[in-house]
Amino acid sequence: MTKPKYYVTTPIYYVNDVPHIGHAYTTLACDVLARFKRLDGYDVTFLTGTDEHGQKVAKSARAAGVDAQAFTDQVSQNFRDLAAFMNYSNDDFIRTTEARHKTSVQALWRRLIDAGEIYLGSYAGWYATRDEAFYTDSELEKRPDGSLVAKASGAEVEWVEEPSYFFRLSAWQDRLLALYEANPDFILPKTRRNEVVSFVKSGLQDLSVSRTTFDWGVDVPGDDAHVVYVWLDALTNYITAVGFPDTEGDYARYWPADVHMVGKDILRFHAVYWPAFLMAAGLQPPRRVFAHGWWTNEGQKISKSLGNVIDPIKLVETYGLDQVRYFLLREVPFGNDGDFSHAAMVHRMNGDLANDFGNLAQRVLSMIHRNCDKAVPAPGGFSDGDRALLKAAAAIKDNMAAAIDVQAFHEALEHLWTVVRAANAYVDRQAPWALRKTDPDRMRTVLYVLAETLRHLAILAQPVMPDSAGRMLDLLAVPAEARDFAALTPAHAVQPGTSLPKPEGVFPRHVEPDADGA
RNA sequence: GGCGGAGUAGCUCAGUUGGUUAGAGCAGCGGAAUCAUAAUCCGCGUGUCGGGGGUUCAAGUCCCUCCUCCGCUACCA
Repeated sequence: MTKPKYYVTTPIYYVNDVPHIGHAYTTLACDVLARFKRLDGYDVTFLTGTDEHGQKVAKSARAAGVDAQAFTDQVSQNFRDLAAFMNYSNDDFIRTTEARHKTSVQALWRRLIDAGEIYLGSYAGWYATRDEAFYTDSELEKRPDGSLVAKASGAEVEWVEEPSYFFRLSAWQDRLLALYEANPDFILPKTRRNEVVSFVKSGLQDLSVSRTTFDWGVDVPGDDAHVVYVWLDALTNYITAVGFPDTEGDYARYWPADVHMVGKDILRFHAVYWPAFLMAAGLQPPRRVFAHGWWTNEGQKISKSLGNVIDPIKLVETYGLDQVRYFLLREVPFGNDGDFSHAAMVHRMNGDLANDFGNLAQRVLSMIHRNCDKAVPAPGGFSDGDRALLKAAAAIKDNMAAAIDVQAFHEALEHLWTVVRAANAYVDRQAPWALRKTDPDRMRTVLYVLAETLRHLAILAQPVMPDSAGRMLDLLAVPAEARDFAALTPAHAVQPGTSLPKPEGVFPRHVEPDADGA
């Protein structure tokens, strides 16, 4: 039996940016999808990478006094380092400056040319030489002296016309709407889908897909004066990574992608341009584009000028990796904007992780260690209460999977915690510490039920908190080969007599440093 | 302006195709327990479901209207 496939991507990050919480967040979501699907028996490809072409990059390289390739080699590494630091399990890391990608972009271009979807015309617009950028009417304002300037930069603009290749986007309006219609979940969340539909319904203009004002990019085949428009270049990475232009092999297996995860700022490129490019080239559009929200910092909008950019590395150093991973996906309904605050972070870390989940494991494993010869106890007959808890534990996976399939991470975690709470309540109701004296057999049964429940919880917590869940599985002496979702059956239940290591806390509490600084 | 979304307990949010006394988590109050990372468990909500009107045997859930907030309204990426 061949495994079903699952292909998930992050956007490729523009190397001109310094990695921040937004990058970490997008990739984290993909990592959890990838880990969940792998554990669930899927053949997963998880892709991330960097977008390295364009005017801004060329400019930054010049400013740094190095050539563009050397510059991108350097800054691309920052994103690779972040991925490793955050324990992301990406299978590939693509760079748009790689040969495989240039080949792919040019092949896609030729397909579009051959299909008559690209034509040579001229692009006219208000151009600011100082900013090296075109502006739309709405981005301009008139100065008292009569000059026209860009609102954002104040740079004076002039009307410029340059030759440009155009993609016949206007011809794709109906087919895009048909795509959205036929695939209601193509764009999630729903409110974003509405925005895109409304945008497309309002009419599409042909899209300029080449530039002559700079040369740091992929050359247009047969016309060196042009480089390929950065977005056409960047989006193509998703098929490059699965082998395009070879449409056999990995491409045939993995394409179309199951999810393109994006920030809401780049939804249009992914939900309008990209499927249009693909369909025009005779290729299949992706299955889903999910646009997630933004984070604020202590209620404040994040901006470079405010200096409140959140550095994911600092977060991890302060609170711990899995704690940060958990917080980002639990605190906010995925798709919504969210606020990062120290108080909320500590609240989740101490309340959910240390108190609820961590302490559950600790109290159970300590009792086993002390009262059951440091080994999984042998159960007697199960009571209704025992069966109810085991049944609840066995039901988590399907509930989580349903949530994961629509990228509802907060819900998936809520399903896990429903059972964490039920297990804590069960401990109190059964009071194994009292049974120790009155009915040791019953105590052993209760502790067995709890150990088995913990096994389910830990296995299912792995996608979000791989290290911590792994440590919990170590404490339960669950063998490495029995940690995927296929092991969530009675046949793989904890085995009585299995000796267990000395328990130690998996989720530490955050303790505020002394206010006096003492 | 146009299009779309949201307004439900102090906070963050769930509330299927309209149908028993509107729910969860957190916070708060009271109690229990003491195995555990002073963690846990139990109990406690008279919420005008944004305002008003309407349809219906029945509306948070449909229709109209008003108010407030938010998003989108294209080519820096």
